Amino acid sequence: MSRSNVERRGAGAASKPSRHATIIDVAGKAGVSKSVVSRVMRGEASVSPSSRAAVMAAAEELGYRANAVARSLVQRRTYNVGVMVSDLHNIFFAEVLDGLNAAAAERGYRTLITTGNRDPVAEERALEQLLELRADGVVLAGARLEAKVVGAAARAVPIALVGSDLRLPGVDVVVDDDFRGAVLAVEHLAGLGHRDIALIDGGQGAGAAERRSGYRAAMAGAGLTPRIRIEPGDFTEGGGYEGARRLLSGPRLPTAIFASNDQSAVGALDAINEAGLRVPQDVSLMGYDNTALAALRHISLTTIHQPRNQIGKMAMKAVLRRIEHPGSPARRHVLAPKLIVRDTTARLPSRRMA
Amino acid sequence: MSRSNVERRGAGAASKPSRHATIIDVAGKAGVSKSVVSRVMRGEASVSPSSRAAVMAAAEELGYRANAVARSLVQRRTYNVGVMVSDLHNIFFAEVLDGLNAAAAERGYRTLITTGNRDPVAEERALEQLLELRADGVVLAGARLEAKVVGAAARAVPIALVGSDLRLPGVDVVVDDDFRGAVLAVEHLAGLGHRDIALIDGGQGAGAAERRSGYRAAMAGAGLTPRIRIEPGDFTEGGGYEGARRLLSGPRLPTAIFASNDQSAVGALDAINEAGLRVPQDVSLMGYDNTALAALRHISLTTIHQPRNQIGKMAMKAVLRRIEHPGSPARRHVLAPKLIVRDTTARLPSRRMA
DNA sequence: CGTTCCCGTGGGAACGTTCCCAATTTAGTC
DNA sequence: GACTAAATTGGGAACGTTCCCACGGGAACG
Repeated sequence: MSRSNVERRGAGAASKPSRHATIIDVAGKAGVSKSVVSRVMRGEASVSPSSRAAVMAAAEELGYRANAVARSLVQRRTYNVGVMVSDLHNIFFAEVLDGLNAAAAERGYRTLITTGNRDPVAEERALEQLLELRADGVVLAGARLEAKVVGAAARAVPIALVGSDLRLPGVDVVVDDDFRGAVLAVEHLAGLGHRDIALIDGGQGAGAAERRSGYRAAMAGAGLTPRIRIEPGDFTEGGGYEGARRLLSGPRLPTAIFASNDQSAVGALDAINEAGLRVPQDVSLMGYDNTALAALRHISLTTIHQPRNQIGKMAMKAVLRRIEHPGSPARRHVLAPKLIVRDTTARLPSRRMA
Repeated sequence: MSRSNVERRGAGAASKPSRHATIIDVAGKAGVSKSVVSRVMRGEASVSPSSRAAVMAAAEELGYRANAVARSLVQRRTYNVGVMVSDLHNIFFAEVLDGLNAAAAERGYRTLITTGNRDPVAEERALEQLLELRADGVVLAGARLEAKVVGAAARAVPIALVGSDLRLPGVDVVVDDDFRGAVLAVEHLAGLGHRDIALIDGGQGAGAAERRSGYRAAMAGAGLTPRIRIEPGDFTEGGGYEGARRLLSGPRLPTAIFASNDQSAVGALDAINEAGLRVPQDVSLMGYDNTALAALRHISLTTIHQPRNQIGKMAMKAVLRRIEHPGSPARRHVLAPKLIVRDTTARLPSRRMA
């Protein structure tokens, strides 16, 4: 609720806003009624060619531009879907946004983005802004918001969650199957003959817990339970670096390292190189997320791809469905990850296979 | 009351939007007039404590949320500044956005983001969306828009440009001094004893032309005009790779390569390694932009830093100034870049100095 | 004890559209 | 030509706020 509008305008005394041309101005100039102008602007058919031409000319001349604020007020719809992105520095969300935009455009909706910079307070304000703007629906990307806040928003408007997971009525959730992704990773490494496969963990990060249990399960499935080794990490380059250093200074060297995300894999890569080992000849390395980083020729990291674009599309479709069919229930949508093999993983040399 | 079929756009038949509570609903429940509710919501002083409490309770209970659409209509201001970002995949703009957001928040404004995905048509739609939403001002970040389009927008609302350069009335421009940045780069390399300093160009990219002429000027200033060598590029990794390959297969090997941005520097790095040369022992390498990529320990690229956050702040301040003082003229703001020395540049070994 | 002033309140008129309905014109039919 | 149907057109009533003005009732004052 915005009861905090007190000192809205800062120091400067607000001055008169420049007046935009209205439908009435155009009507006057074109010599028709406002109704006709409205019809022309909305592309309705039943307008005589001559009126249409006159209106177009007048609008052009006045630089008329429809006022979406007024239109939204009477229609009680904005045809805007709000997207609150927690962190725009994270390219992951940029690709999700592509999917979101594409799916929205396809159905005649527009996307309106707002950001909270990983700060829960700012995120809540950003969400509130979207709600006050009367977005017809909202997608929360990577939100660090309390369930209470999301739940309250869901009572006003259809909500979809991407990159975080809350089970709330009126809230769709779209997630990648991180458990499955971790299984793919371990199976790939085990398939190359590796047995000492260590995990650099993602801590509290989104999806880290699922990846961890996927790792555990796959290790067990390959009969490698005793070799499970989980090193703390935090999804950052520095965390990956430290984690790998600890792994490499231990008694039994892992022959493969699975980092919970690409960022930490790159950190691990440094630690491995510094230890005088080569990737993939001495140690195989995997990341997760298939970010642009992993694709750099210079790094060329084997990783797990999340269908980011599709995640976005799915989230948007979920919201639009509920905008247009208010009764329908929210669901959980799980998408499948994919293994991307590049140059940081290789078959374990047979001499070490014993 | 059921509309036959709105069919505004898209396939789906629009259904009745869920009704949000209004100020009148709250007034009814609290037993006061709408005026009192409005005053409470706006945090005005002259309301009796008892009325205030009643209104707060009623609002809470009804889940009332101010309708910014209606408010904007009567105030004829939205306190929103639109930001059209050409490419959200580019982290550069994410940091500019931080500055933009910070400066806006400081003055009681909010930021509304829209994107065009590097597609001029989509960008124009995105800008149009902001204008129809009656944003009080607009920042265009990295826009690939025609001067005509920007000029037309500038007639409606104050505009600021970041990352592109157009001299138009009513349009502020905030740029990093790319010429100066290139000079810094060349001076750094020349200071390390390098003489064969080649440039991998940025083609049509933003700032590429300035960087190119800065390179030329600095080379001339160091008496190295005959050694000027400019290889085509396009700000991409692949372009940097190809450019470096060509440089390294030429007759006279450069001892230093200045790539027009970090992305292409990383591509060049690969080509250099593939040619069996080491950085920085055999070849020094520089990038431009100081992106996260350059900061990766694994890459640790010497580069030129643009004050991205400050660019954002400055652009927002420029727009806000003109929102609140409609008469004042738009300006050009030039910010100074900074040299960041990391591990890809080194003194030229003396034996090669001859 | 009557004025004056201020405080809290309520109501009406915007704001710029869309939507509906009624009025007017035009075209078509016999 | 008169009459009906269809195509255009215009005007009023929303939409949910804010802003302005007027009104009543104390409190303060002389």
